[in-house]
Amino acid sequence: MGATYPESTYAVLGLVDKVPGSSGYELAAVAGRSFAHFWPISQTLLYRELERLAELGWVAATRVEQLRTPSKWTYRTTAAGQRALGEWLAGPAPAKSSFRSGVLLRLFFAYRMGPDQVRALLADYRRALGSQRDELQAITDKLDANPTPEARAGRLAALHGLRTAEARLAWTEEAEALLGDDPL
Amino acid sequence: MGATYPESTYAVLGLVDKVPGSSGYELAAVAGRSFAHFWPISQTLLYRELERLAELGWVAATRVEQLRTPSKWTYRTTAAGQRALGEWLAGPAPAKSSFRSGVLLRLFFAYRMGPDQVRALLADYRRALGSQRDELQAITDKLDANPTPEARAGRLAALHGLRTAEARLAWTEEAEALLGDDPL
DNA sequence: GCATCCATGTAATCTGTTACATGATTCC
DNA sequence: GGAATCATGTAACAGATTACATGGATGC
Repeated sequence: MGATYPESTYAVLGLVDKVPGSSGYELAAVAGRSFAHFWPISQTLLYRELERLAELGWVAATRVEQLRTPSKWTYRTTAAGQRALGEWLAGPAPAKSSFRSGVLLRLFFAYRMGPDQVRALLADYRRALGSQRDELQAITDKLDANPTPEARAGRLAALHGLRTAEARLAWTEEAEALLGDDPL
Repeated sequence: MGATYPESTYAVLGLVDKVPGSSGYELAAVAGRSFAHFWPISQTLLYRELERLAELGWVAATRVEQLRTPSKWTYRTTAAGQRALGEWLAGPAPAKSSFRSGVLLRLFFAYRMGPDQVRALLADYRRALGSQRDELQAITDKLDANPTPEARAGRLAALHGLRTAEARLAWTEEAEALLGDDPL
């Protein structure tokens, strides 16, 4: 059996496959705009995974000299890399999705806060959710125009985030209604 | 200014405050049923945080001998601990909630899967969401009966998860409708 | 002159996990 | 006899992050 790698390895592999011929720097930008919403990775990690993928022979690196910007490495998936990606996709998805929210954690202990504090917490959360929704709405709209399979897959994922944000925004109103002006 | 500790430290501190006089083992069980939904921690980590809290003087540990079960340590928050908890709650919540989903990550690369594979992925996800919803519904219902501030705070947090799960379930149907029988 | 973009990395550290060890007791 | 519950931990390490370093080019 081959060794098993973290999911982030495949995240980067898939990204190289989706946006071939990009540099690490460009991939980091794309990752930040796309799957960061459900699989955030830091720039450092992305570079480390690219190194690993190159060592595995799953991606091929090509040096590109540029005139007015620094030279860069660009990457494409190899045949072996595409095979590895396919096997990973065919394998079982770890149903475990992890979610950690500082807001909810504090809300769980809200009986130790004043009513005004709780409302401030909810208001901040609503603001954050609002801009998240707007961002995802923009992404969905943009991908709407693009009929490629790649774009349609991305759009589905964005829609998931959009629906989640919408539901949570509705929840903030529900929560405020339940709270009224009283302490918990 | 004092050192700063991970959020999990305060999660455990708050839990001791909410369920005073409990053992580590009992706290782990409560954590698993309650805030694990938005702040999962392993048993090992919980024990480590209890140790830290005791060293900080934020909780007091008392040994309790038992007849038919092993002796245990029980914990309660000290005055200093309650102060620390209050300060943490008054401080800003890191709007950053982290979400990582293996399902979404795969879906993002779904253009490399067959239509049947995508549908299987969605079906698995829906099943997981369904039992998550049922679990959260049960928690909400149970806390409904309890009029204490502690229970009301917990119920709000559970409701957040419930609404999220419901929205995502609806999304799976939306996604299936969008897919139809065609590949992406 | 200063910030920002491009581009790649190193070093140090943290947070958290899994797997395992121990041992009495109770339930089937 | 075997599994589950109560109860607390150790050891090993994986996965990821933050902060920092470097340096040319471009835009204001």
